[in-house]
Amino acid sequence: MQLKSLRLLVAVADTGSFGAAAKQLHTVQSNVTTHIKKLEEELGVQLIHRAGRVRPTSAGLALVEYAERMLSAHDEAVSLFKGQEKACGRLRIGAMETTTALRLPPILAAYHAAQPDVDIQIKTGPTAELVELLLNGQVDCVFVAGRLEHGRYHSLKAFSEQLVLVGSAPMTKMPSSQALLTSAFLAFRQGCSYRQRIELLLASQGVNAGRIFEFGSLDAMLGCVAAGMGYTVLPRGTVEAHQHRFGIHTLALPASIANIDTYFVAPEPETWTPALASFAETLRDAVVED
Amino acid sequence: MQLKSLRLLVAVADTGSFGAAAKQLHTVQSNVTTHIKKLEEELGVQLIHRAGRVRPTSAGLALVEYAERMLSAHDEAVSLFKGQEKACGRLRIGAMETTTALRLPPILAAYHAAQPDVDIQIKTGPTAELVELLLNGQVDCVFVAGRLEHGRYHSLKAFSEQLVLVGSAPMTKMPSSQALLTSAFLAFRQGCSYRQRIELLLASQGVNAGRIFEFGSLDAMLGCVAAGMGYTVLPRGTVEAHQHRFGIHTLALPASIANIDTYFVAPEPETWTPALASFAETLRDAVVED
DNA sequence: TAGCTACTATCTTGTTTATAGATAACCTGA
DNA sequence: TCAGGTTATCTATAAACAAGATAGTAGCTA
Repeated sequence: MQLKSLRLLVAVADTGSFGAAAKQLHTVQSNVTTHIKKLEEELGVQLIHRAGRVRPTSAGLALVEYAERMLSAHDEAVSLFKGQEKACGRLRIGAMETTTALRLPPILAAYHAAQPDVDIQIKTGPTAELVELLLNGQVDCVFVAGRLEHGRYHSLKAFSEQLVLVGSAPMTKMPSSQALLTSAFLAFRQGCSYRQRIELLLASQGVNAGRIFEFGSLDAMLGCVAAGMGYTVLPRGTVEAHQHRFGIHTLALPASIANIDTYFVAPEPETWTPALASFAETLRDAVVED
Repeated sequence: MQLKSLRLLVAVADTGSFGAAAKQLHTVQSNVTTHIKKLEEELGVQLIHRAGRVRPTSAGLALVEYAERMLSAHDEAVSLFKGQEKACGRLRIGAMETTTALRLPPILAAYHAAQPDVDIQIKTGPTAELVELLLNGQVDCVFVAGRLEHGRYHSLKAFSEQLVLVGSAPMTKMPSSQALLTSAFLAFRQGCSYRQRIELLLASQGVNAGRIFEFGSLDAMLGCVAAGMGYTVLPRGTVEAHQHRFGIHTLALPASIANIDTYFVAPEPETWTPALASFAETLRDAVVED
């Protein structure tokens, strides 16, 4: 059973004539006859009344209903890839908490305005988990800290972040080793790339692997920092966006520790759906503007 | 885009290998490559990651979802016709009020027991309307009074009815012409074949076209007869089934007027769905038993 | 009933497409 | 670097397809 034959069947049922169906689908009448006949042989049932008015038999009518389901699914699938200008379908994005909170909203807004027919799904997690999701094909693209060196993946520098030390009291210089040792450090759960920077920072101050508490959400973490529970390290922009809600203070860090780039990573562009290609374009535009 | 290609795509996504997909669908690996490649060219997108593990790209995954919808619709459609023993789908039956009330219930019960997966739809109406429905393909088969002479239709004598005169008082002989003239006759709406018999009966008594009231339902009609509103003509079996609920009485009519056959009429058997073929068989069995 | 019209079925031709097998190229892991 | 497994390419044969020409059929009208 071929989709072509089903489309002819539907056309015959619609137009009530083999010739009209042929014209509608840009072929000739003899081919319509052949296709319908083949369908009938395949199913062992007469599908079209020929004598008198040409119209579907009950069997034909039943098949037409299924044919319409199949053809509409087919057309929708084709429009996924060949839709002119308007992408549709689904876009699954993986991103870090901090990126989701600070950087993504304006980009998603612009994208949704451009492609209202795309369903957007966001999964948040630390870099290592996101890379795993991408490799398993559970998301279409990710925003992670650092370029993914694995070949056959496309990386684009999306955002440059500057990490700052965050604490509950105003700071003018780096806390002493003693202060760092007695305070806790708050970080995202295992796999977060910022957490490596915390450990780097501690090492640079001659303090090794202090107490590190793991958190799942940004708000909880900042709330605990504000309450004096300890320090954390976050992008400056993220902290500034939340500073009015929490009593927190920041201190710049040395460039070697502070500078960290967020990359947009996805498989090769040849594998992109129009929805993803359009998103990459929106992202590129947004990045250039900065 | 061919269903065959989509089935191969799904198999590749499932098995994670071109060779395994080929084996699963009884073909060779080179054909799988060709089909997938053709799909990719058609849509302008890479659907399968080949390097390393073979797995669908995001575009491939999206297409697989649509492919599964199309294939399940296809398989369901095929099972409509090729389902072994178990018919499925829908059966639309047209029948007269009296047939529906008296004759159909046991047959439908037997049929439903044999084919539980078939949705049964009943439309009731007078013979002329039912024939119209059948000719328009709005029902799959009908029970009507009289054989349909139109060629290319299959008629089977289903039930023999004996019409009786129904009134509110006991009758031992035909009411006088005078009595008939002053009483009303109650019948189904235009198109009912029993109504022709009423007119035939009146003519045989030298009374032409008396007052005839039209009714839409059997209950309403019998209720009005019981209330003394007038006479009607109905199959003996139908009246007997309702006699305990209404105070009504019957009188046999001459054979030329009384005997009327109900036929099962459907298009030619070659056009039947398995659901309809199975119903015809159930009906034949039930008729033979009588 | 004959003749006209509009329709579908069949046949034929050249072209395209599908299939299976053989072989080459490739990637991965040891 | 090699072995094992996997995909891509090529080829010959077979099958399927599309279009046109023609024959057959039903329904209508005079």
